[in-house]
Amino acid sequence: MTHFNLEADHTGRPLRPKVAVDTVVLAFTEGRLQTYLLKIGRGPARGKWAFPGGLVRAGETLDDAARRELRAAGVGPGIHLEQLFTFGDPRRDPRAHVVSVAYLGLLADQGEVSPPAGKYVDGRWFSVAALPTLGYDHSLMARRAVGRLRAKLGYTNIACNLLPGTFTFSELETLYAAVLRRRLDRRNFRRRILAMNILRRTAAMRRGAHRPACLYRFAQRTAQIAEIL
Amino acid sequence: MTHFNLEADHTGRPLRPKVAVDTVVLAFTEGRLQTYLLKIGRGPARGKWAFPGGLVRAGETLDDAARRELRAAGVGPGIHLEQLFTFGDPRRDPRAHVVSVAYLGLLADQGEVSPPAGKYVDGRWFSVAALPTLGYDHSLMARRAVGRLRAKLGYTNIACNLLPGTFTFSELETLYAAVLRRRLDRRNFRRRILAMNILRRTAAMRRGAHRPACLYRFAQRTAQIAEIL
DNA sequence: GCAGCTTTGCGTCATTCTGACGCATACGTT
DNA sequence: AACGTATGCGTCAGAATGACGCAAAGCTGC
Repeated sequence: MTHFNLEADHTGRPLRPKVAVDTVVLAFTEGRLQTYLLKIGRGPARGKWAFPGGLVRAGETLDDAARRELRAAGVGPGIHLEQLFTFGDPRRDPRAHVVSVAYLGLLADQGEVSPPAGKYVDGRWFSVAALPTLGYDHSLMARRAVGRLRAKLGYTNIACNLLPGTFTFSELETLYAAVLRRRLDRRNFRRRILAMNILRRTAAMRRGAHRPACLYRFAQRTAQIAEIL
Repeated sequence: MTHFNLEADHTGRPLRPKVAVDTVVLAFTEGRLQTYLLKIGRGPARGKWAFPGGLVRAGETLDDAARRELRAAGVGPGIHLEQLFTFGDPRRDPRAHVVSVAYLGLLADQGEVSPPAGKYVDGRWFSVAALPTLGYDHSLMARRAVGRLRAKLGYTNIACNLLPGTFTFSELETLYAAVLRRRLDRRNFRRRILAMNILRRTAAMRRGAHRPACLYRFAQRTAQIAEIL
């Protein structure tokens, strides 16, 4: 077993593990799945990028802690949060044993993010296809977040958290294709999604360079499992 | 917001949340899904039943902590563990703010469990269909554990962790029917499972009161996703 | 030994789902 | 007015699914 530093209390006894939360914030813009990262200003991972997060306070819910840290990082309150996985390797942070509860955060509107306050040097969006070097074990978190999103696209209405109130079928298809990393047949995709019965057609149309497209909205914005089981 | 007690350090400042693990141990015996519970001997939940678990130590992995607590509860090392969900409501334990990482534990052989040591008064198997009153938020854990198992039966080889090395199709079907809580057509079930290609037929047969049945084993005992996606 | 019962394991058939693709429509553009 | 492109509907063959028939193989009772 490798040696690693652990904080100790005043009697020299190692401290119990601490609890933190970290949120993988995802949004869909410019046809790509993107994630919001903060540049770490201090500590051993200084200069690397990391997801917004921090220690959980006494008496605080995990969800509340995640939202508090997101607010501090400039991420708006409209984000959809869902627990992802808990990372507990004592060596994941060389300074101390920190157990981190990772969250998946989905943002419908990238505009909800403002420059970060206090402890962060810089905040930027990156395409998940080309992430910079991440601090701690955050690349594991990123992988798991995208995997979870990919899996849930197939049988839930989770995509509603990445799209504005109304959208065209093309936009929805672009989102699915980007996350699933494969081309989709326009006609079959439409049929499959309609069969899930999670969309409602609105009267409005989107006008652009070509034939206008019907605008749709999700029947429910709350979590919903499509059809069977 | 309700008031609740929190431990404090010698300066009166509330302590950071502690980290614990709890494992929902499931096994399939006598045609029913059963879970192993321990009677709580002390504290506010005294007399109620709870899943084996306890605080994570400094420098210890979450998985290691879960296995250590299981060993203390008399559960054998052959158990399959997988992380389930992390419960962080500060009021889930009235004594202190304890964040608990819940695990799903699957046992192929109920015989691997021996009477618990030390801090536990009693240990017993219960049918998940008729659980006693559980302490803390452990009924939430139980529900989530069964839900996870149910979902993963459909697209993974997770059932291998609840069955002995070889088994008949009837035994497998009984397991599926019990967990999914619905009757299955014998012939269609066989076809569907065979299509998943997660089983291998052995030369041996099981002889009983009627026509002998072919014995099967899982192609892999490690986690495996069946076919597509 | 043999009829009868139960479990096992294979096969059929109609329906539904899926993947691949044709094509008319409705815009803006030239 | 002709053209190009995105949109939205439909078709068709093959795969997957649900319902169910039935013979084979053993044990049990007579």
